[in-house]
Amino acid sequence: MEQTPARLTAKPSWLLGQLAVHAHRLASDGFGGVGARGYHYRILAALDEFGAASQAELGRRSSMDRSDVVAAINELAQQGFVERTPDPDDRRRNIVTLTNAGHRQLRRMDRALDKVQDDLLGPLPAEDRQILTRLLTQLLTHHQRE
Amino acid sequence: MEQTPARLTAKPSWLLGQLAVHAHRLASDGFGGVGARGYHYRILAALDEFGAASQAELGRRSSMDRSDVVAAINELAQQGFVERTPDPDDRRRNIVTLTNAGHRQLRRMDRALDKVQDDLLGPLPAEDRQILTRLLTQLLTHHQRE
DNA sequence: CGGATATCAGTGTAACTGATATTC
DNA sequence: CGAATATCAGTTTCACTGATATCC
Repeated sequence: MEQTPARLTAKPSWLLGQLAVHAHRLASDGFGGVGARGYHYRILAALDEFGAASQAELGRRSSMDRSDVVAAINELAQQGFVERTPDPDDRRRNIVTLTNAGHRQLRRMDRALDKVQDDLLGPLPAEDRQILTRLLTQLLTHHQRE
Repeated sequence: MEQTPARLTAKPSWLLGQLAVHAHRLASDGFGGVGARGYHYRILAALDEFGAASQAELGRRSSMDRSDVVAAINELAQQGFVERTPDPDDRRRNIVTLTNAGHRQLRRMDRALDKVQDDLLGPLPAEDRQILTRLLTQLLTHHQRE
């Protein structure tokens, strides 16, 4: 059962990378249709899922660098999708909140992303989709606890 | 069995992306140790697996853009890992060949990448690794045939 | 002519680094 | 003081686009 050690195309890290490229391309197309990109989605989704937070906390929730959070929130605030107000209890912090317009934008991006899931997992039967999602989740939680 | 539609962390495309980031970080560290990066590995691996080829053909084999192939081969040639000679039968083409030094470099990068596989798939039992590899391969071949 | 090849210049995104000022 | 926060400026890698010259 030992196969020849085929170079590129048999390595999970290669497969993951190439598939991520596909997913990213699909998502970029979808997000681009509503004038946004991945970082914007991550911020909006983290706000919706866990509530208003400081920028540092948002970075931790969405696995983003502090400096990229600043830039993304600049853009989102300019479009009126989030609001940045100083925290009265800790003047180092800004409290970032999701606006109604931001919530609508998130719903648009969610629809785009749902289409990505379908396109990406299209060839797999529902059972395999669950297995794949379970394995990926397992791996990710393991690597994030390090 | 229908779960609540958790936003970010339950979407396969998000999982894929985040895991790819981990894999990329691990690989970059390994490759950086031998003064190289992903594009260099792809070129060297494609040459080793399928033999000498034109730059356009190399791009198709390694899923790289024509212009990125040019840059990567410039760097590899300067380090003496590949040789670029004009094709006498078709003067549009350059034939790119792997040198002995290039083969040694590839072996170094392969060892680094094998370590990445172990780190990445560490928490999974062998059986699950095979399932994951199979599912990812299935998805990728489907999406590359489009 | 159309089509393929190699090259160059430039763009955009994601991820990251280092420095700085402010506040706890 | 150390630690956390927000911000700014810059880099690297990967993926991609458009233009150009050359050759089949």
